Amino acid sequence: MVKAKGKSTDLSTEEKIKEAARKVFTQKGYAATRTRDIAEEAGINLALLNYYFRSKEKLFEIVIMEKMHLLLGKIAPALMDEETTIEEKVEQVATHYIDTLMANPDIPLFVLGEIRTNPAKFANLITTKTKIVDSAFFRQLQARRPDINPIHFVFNVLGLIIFPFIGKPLLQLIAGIPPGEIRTIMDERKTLIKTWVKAMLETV
Amino acid sequence: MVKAKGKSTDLSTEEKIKEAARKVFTQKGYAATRTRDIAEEAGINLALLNYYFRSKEKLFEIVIMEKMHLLLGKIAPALMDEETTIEEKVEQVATHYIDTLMANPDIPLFVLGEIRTNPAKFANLITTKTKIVDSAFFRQLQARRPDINPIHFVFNVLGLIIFPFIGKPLLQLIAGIPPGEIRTIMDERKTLIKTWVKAMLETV
DNA sequence: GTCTATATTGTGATAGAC
DNA sequence: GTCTATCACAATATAGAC
Repeated sequence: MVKAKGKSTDLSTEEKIKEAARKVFTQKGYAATRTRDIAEEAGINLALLNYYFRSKEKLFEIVIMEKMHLLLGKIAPALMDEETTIEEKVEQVATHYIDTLMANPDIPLFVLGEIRTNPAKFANLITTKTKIVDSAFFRQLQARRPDINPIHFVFNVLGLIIFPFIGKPLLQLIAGIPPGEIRTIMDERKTLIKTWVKAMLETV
Repeated sequence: MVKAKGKSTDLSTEEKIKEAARKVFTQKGYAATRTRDIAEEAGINLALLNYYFRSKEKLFEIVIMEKMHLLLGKIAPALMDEETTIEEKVEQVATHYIDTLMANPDIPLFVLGEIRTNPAKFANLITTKTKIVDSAFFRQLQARRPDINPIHFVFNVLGLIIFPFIGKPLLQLIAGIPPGEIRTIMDERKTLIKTWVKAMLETV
């Protein structure tokens, strides 16, 4: 059976609920979300949500795991690559994430917010993964700038990529940037970030 | 009457509740916070909270406004200053905010998260303020790099300063950085950020 | 001002008809 | 599988004694 994708209305009930849950959870967070909101957004009855997913908690776990993978899944492999240079890694990660985040702008605040609210829940999910500290990226940074802790550049690269999506609502509020302009800006950053990081690495 | 500051236990009941509210709200967000948690943290009875502040909502508004001012209050004046250079503004803002955020690391996720959950609530609070777009900082950026939208540099500077505090829990999870090292890193950034921004401005 | 007890509403989850 | 009606409990808020 072929599953429909996107906004078409002919989704299975289960998928309609999941899609609604993605929207409401990522926008409001776990605690502020009511199962009734999800049901309404999905255009179905509240009882069906429990019929398919048993509980709010179970449905949430499905959604947050999806989003965590979207936010983190591609980072590790890219940073582990021994063949690419620092600059290539940065450009690769930047373009990939900016595209992903333009399609899912709520993800960073959602994931980071839920980690803050309940860190213990996520502790075991990541400790098994390969540590960034052992990555090719880390060693390359250390070789290029032995005088600066590589963590700085990890923060810098991630900040340059992710922060605009986190700060966007605030900046729109205090700077009044039109949504159309935001889109252009995010696109421009895909190439600009690489240049900036290069400049930061070469500065004395 | 002199009001005690800090962790001393001889605070007025009202101040004890406010202090507890600051802690719990900023850590868990509005929706995930129960008034009982605040009462317990303050070491008082639940009824007293309503006696002093009438409702959870009212208490929350006091706390979020405080934190918003802490996060934003000093930015506008610094950016408006016609006398200082871009680099001076960056260093000034960076050192000020890194100090503030080291003392209140939960603020950015808290404030940005609450804005996301309920943007309408904050809309009127900021539109009256002077817009960043009209600031000296903005014009200086435009003059220095007419080829690049100044918004980019606003994102960059704020991201370099704020993102480490937002990404810290995640980075500790996936990179296992010890808390002590974090402190050193944040301190180093106070001077490094100025250098990096300068490099970004000068890159071709 | 501070407490205990309670009223009241909100919300996750289930029972049972169709 | 899907609905309506309802239960059970959690959480905010208040009443009233001290």
